[in-house]
Amino acid sequence: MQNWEQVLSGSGHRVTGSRRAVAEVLADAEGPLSHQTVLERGRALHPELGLVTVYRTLDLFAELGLTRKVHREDGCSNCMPSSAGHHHALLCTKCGAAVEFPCTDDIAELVAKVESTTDFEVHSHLLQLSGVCSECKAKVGP
Amino acid sequence: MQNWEQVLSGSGHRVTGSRRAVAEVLADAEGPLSHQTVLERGRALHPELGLVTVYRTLDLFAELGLTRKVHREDGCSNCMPSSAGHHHALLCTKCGAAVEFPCTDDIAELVAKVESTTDFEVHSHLLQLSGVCSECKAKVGP
DNA sequence: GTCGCTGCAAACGCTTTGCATCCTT
DNA sequence: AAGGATGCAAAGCGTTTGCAGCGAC
Repeated sequence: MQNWEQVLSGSGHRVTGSRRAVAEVLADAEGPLSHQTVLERGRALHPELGLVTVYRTLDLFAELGLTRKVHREDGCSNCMPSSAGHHHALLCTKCGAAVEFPCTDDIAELVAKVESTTDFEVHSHLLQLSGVCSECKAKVGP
Repeated sequence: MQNWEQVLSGSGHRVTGSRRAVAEVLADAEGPLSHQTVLERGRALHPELGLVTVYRTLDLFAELGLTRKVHREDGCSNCMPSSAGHHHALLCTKCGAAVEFPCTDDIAELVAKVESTTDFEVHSHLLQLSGVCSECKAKVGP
């Protein structure tokens, strides 16, 4: 996410104030952000930012692999910055925090089993875990 | 899905023509269905069926565990009938077919690893596989 | 100077709500 | 008879599109 400017210009797109604002908001995000939240935070950095541009910029970033889309109960189209490699998201249901974890061999094993059982050829998988983070676990105590 | 009438009346709800139509459409579904598709097919069985009722009925069925919600690229709120036990969905990207497969120990292992790595307490997981089913694989060949 | 990018406003589509009526219980 | 269920119409939201002006290259 720190080399987004190179990714953008390298793929023939322009580096603008709006995109810089969105990129910074995402870089500082502690979890998945809705378009509306990106807009509100982005306006602190670039007051003339519009919601339409947030949609277009987030689409573009996702297309370039700079962000990852996250599904939540309350909506399908939240975004979080993505790091290299194949990762999955783990969300805290209490505070909304999200972390990534790398894809493990366990998934590969499961996919192999399912392929032999169903005769499908599996191309991709969507995995998300939900739970309570360490901080929220502590808060619940006596 | 065949005992939906008992589940409904057992939980204090009524068995009506609209709900029967929706239930039959779901029972015959070869894959995940959108609300609109449920409406169209349901009207063949119960012509006065309305879209609003489809929404309410699908919500109710999901609440009672009779159906499972499925996430797809083109939308978040499709439904398919659900069977007993913890299952996940496998979707064919060519023909839209969907099958279920049971949750395996591989997931439990992965969850254990992630919990020790992140210090989260994982409560639930969302897993969906996408690929090509055996029939569509055959079609592609020479 | 060119052409992509932006923001506003309007259009759009999906989902929910209000309400009078119907029908299961 | 009572109250949940239904369907229509309208409201409500989030998302996309059209267009004229602006700004990166």
